[in-house]
Amino acid sequence: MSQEPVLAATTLFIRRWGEMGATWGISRTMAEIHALLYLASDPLCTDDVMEQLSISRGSASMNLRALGNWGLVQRVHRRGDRKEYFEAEKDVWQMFETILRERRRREVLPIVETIERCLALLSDGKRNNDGTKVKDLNEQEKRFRDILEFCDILNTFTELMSKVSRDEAKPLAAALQELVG
Amino acid sequence: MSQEPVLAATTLFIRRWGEMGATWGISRTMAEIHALLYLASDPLCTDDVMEQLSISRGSASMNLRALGNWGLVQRVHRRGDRKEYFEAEKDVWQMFETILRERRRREVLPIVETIERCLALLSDGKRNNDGTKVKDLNEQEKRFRDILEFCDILNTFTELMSKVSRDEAKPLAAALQELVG
DNA sequence: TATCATTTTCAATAGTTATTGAAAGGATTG
DNA sequence: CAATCCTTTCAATAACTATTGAAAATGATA
Repeated sequence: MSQEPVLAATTLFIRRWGEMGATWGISRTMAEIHALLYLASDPLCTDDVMEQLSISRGSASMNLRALGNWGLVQRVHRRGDRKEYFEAEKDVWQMFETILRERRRREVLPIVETIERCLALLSDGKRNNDGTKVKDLNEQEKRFRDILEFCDILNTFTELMSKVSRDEAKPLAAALQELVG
Repeated sequence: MSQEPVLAATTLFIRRWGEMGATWGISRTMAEIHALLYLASDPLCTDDVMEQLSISRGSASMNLRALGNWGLVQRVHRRGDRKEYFEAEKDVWQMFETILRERRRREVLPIVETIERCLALLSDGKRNNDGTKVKDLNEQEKRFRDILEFCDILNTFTELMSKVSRDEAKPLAAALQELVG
């Protein structure tokens, strides 16, 4: 270990990143592969991944593909080599922007769409209403609109993140903290 | 349905919120209970929850407790009633702050701690190094520090969110969008 | 203290998701 | 075009997570 601190640190980080991935919607193995590629100095091939994480070929293949779909890992071809190599996005700011954007698409937009349908239902209900339940309708409408409003703010922040590069982000964060803290 | 738009909308929202919860680390049932309580005009008791979501007593009990641990649901006692009632946080801004804070505690802090251990390993490695691998050590150190830096910015934003109330947030978001967009 | 209402626990089970490994599919080479 | 090298697929299975329901614990009431 003391001869191989890079290896020791790599192992430690991969394990923890995998555990954390599991608490997101990402499977442990997928997160481990991501960590491995993030730390690797050079692109790795499927066999490297299989060997270093002790996983099957099938699992490596499927998880590498999923990471590609997330936009977190890219395929790399090497001249004179049939193998495909894989390389992770190394810019952390870019990486988190990708994750945020993807999660918004998968997790926020469906909610927004559903709430809009709910609001339409309530609005129908108001139109042909006997009059006894207007208060209920309005109360519930407010609860839906509150979530919608929050989703809007989330979107603004995601946009903001896309537009601010990492170098700008640190001073911006500091400035904001100053402003409100 | 057309007589009960509130019910129809409730059902729709609960289902979707549950599905989304599943893509977070939250179980579908836990998210459904949360949605049910969020939309309810008054606190509900365990039997209400069981009945409305068709789940067992055990499941209701355990998930209500978990929601309590998250700080998203509170127990309410009613005078002259032995039953316990449950009420969800209704302020969406507060609700998301709670979620964000809890997720940071569970998902960001362990990473920070691990990276600090990794950096310590690398620093040991540098001290008694033969000299051949300094470049590797430095490269990897940068990758760890990049993540750490991002975690810091995340923390700043969480803090920011705590300090900004919902009413302030909308104009702030608008201002930021103006500024950068 | 006994009784009754309610909540919690937990072992068994059901349900879900991840992984494997072998076979099929593609692509490149000689 | 056959051989080789590599990737993908997918049915079987392993691993994990959630749910149930009945029994135990809690705690209020009389």
